[in-house]
Amino acid sequence: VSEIAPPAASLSPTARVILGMVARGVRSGYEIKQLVDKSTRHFWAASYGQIYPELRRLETEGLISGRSDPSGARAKTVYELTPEGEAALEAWLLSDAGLLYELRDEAMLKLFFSDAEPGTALRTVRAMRELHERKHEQLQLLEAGAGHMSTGPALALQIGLGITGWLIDWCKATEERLAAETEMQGEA
Amino acid sequence: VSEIAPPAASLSPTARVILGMVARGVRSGYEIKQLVDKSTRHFWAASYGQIYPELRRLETEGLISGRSDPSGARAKTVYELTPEGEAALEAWLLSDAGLLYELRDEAMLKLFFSDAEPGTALRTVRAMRELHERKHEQLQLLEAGAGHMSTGPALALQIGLGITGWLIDWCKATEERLAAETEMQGEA
DNA sequence: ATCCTCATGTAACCCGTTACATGATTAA
DNA sequence: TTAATCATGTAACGGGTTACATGAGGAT
Repeated sequence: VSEIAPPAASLSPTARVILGMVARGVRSGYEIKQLVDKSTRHFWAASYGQIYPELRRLETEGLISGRSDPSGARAKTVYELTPEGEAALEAWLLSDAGLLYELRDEAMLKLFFSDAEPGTALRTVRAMRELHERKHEQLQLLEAGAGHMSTGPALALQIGLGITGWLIDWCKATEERLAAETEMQGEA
Repeated sequence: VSEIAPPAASLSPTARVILGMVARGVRSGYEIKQLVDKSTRHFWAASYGQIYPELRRLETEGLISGRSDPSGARAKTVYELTPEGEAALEAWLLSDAGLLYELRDEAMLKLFFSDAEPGTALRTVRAMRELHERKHEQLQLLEAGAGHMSTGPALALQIGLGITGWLIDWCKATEERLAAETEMQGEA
């Protein structure tokens, strides 16, 4: 690589996953996508439409370097961190800049407006429980599937299990309460 | 209004908040933004750049109707739901289509990769706790500030308090564990 | 006078998903 | 031979934020 792009300012959102994954030895775009879908999807997603262009950008900026590693006639490019890439990853991990946190939860929004339409609250809480039960099961599979797990992924998984677990419990309790209230009104 | 736009398919994400808010009697773009920031921000945000254009679109589609209501020379447009708008809101509330759920949590991502850099896990968990403690406090203020609260908003608030509360507890426990482990390694 | 809040709006970006296109390899 | 998986990529679109512009009204 002879052309190196500007200062690189700070890492774009997707660059953060990619650098981290490459550092862990996940080497191709395809593999990164697999791993993301399996392990970080529930709190940090990424699509091919982001991954491949970003790999290019990171190489242009000199943070990763790729080389061709075909299987027969099937092309594959594998990447590794350059020293600059390692430094950038380290800088991000050590920085105490505000941590991005974004949630968009349609179930909660429906719940918020549920007064407008009788029955909506109860139905929404049920749907919400089912959604998080599915999520919870997937995380449990992940936990069971992976034999030993390094600390980082284990911590992230714990949080996922904890949150979904809490939500499921809350939904159950709330369903009972709402169902009871509905009956009361039926009697009155 | 004489021109009504196409079928309207289904409501855009931002349209969902707007219809809900207008139904609750929140009437101008400015007011909607205020209310969103105060009450739904932590699970569903909206910016002026979305709100004003969307109000136009919804009026074009015949779901809301606005009229001018200036204070002196200061312009203001207030909206209310049309019958079609009420129907659209109701349809959304009653629909059991998959509920969108999106989370992007940089703290969890850092945690996931924290093995690469010693000390990162502990520092990240601390930062995470502080973030959710702030969030928790804001929600408590909201709870205290609002006298009576209708069911919907109360339920959403409970979830917010519950989740942040759970996360804070988890962070505290994990901080202790990680700190203990760090000391152990210092001794070994 | 000055500053904050009320009030509306837009243009330039950023980020991201979806859907598609392409083709090799492997398993049924 | 057919389908699934491996592997890379892009174009079109959707949705959203930020920053800016504008100006009236009320409070200090």
